[in-house]
Amino acid sequence: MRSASEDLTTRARIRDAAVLRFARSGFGASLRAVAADAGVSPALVVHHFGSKERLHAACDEHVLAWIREAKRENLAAATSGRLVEVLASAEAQFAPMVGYVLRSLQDGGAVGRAFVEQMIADAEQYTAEAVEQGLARPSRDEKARVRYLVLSALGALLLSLTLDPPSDPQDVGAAVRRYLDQMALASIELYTEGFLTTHRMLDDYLAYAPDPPG
Amino acid sequence: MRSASEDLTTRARIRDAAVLRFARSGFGASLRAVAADAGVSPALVVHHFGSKERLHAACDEHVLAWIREAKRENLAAATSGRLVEVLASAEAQFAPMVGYVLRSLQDGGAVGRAFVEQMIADAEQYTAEAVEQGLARPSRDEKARVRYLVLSALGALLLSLTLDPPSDPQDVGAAVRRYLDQMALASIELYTEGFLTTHRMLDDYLAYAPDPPG
DNA sequence: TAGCGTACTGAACATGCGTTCAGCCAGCGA
DNA sequence: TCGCTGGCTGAACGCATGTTCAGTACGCTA
Repeated sequence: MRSASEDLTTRARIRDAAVLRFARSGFGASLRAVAADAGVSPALVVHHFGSKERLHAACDEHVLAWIREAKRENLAAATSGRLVEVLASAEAQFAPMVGYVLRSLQDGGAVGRAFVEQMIADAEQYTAEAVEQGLARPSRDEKARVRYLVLSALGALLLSLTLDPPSDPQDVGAAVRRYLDQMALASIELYTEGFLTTHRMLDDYLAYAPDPPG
Repeated sequence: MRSASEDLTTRARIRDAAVLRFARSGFGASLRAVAADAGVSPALVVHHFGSKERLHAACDEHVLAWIREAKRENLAAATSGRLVEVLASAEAQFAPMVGYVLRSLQDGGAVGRAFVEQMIADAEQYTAEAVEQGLARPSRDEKARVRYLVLSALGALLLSLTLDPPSDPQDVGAAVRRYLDQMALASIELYTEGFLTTHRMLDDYLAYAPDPPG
């Protein structure tokens, strides 16, 4: 799984070109553009994949497989926040994958949905362990908290990159790392010290809506 | 400014129809769809606006003007988190506006960018006041924290709605309110109690990267 | 009433898209 | 050498899009 080298099936070369093109230009990119990137006629890509929709599905599947692989290799470091960091600092060849995932998050595609569900499932486990070890505070609704934390982290990253995209869509990795640098202090501060000084808002909410873990 | 009633300029009717259509279907919606919604020929919309791009710009301008108006009317309640709440709970006629803003955030349009910049600017003021009054903890880098908080709140909302869109794109308002209900406890908990139990990660970061407000 | 400008339309045009299809050409077994 | 299979292409089709244009209908001013 090391390199996207040149001695691949034509089908695989087209698929890789499509992942790259979709990552750079979004899923509105034309079949003709993908074909040109792969050095191939438009007719050939539908010969191999049947339709643009099925090409998209094949890319989704490929990227999901890659994610599963990458996560297995990085199980140790992959806490909720650090997984993104690992992805971002991966070799440059993996940047297209990160870009692809972000695009899929942006338009609600299958990869995006599966990606956050996986992240949430993992994060549930990590935070449960952290709570057991006394590193994290327990929550009144663990599942809701994990979901909130993951959606916040991912959503903030996605929104930041959307509003202020990297001039060269090539290195999403660099942009992600820059974002993490900017946000590190604020997020760590919030996670260790909180934001408010009093418990009043929390108490008010608990009095108003008594049964969280419904 | 009360109602989108029927006795408006045709130009205004087309503009309103376009805002609605763009909010529901995204900016990829066709001129013909907008024209049909407005009960008008496609040729007339370009007669009034010149091109689709200029129609988009006119919608942006209109929505931005509405935002400024709405904020002036709700200055008191408009803290970072509560502004979204105010927007969401506004009259049903305002839901298209909310949907439009979300669409613009989703594709990095001018309205989206302006919207978060306004929110950040306002939040800076509110949190400064809150810190002065002893309600919020001071931060080692106030501007970065505000930016992080706003991007997190907005990004989580946007991501949630993107991955799990309301079946009827009509009521974005209801979906936003549902989201806020789900996330309220977790966010208040995090804001008042934090997540970690020790200061170690924060101390480590401060030792590693000493000069935050650069 | 005549003239004129403005709102408005139907039909058409150019373009780019996804997709189809007849056929080319290299490789290979008989 | 023949014939055939499969990767591959160029040209075309049908369609939807944004945009143009000639022309119609209506309301105003003279």
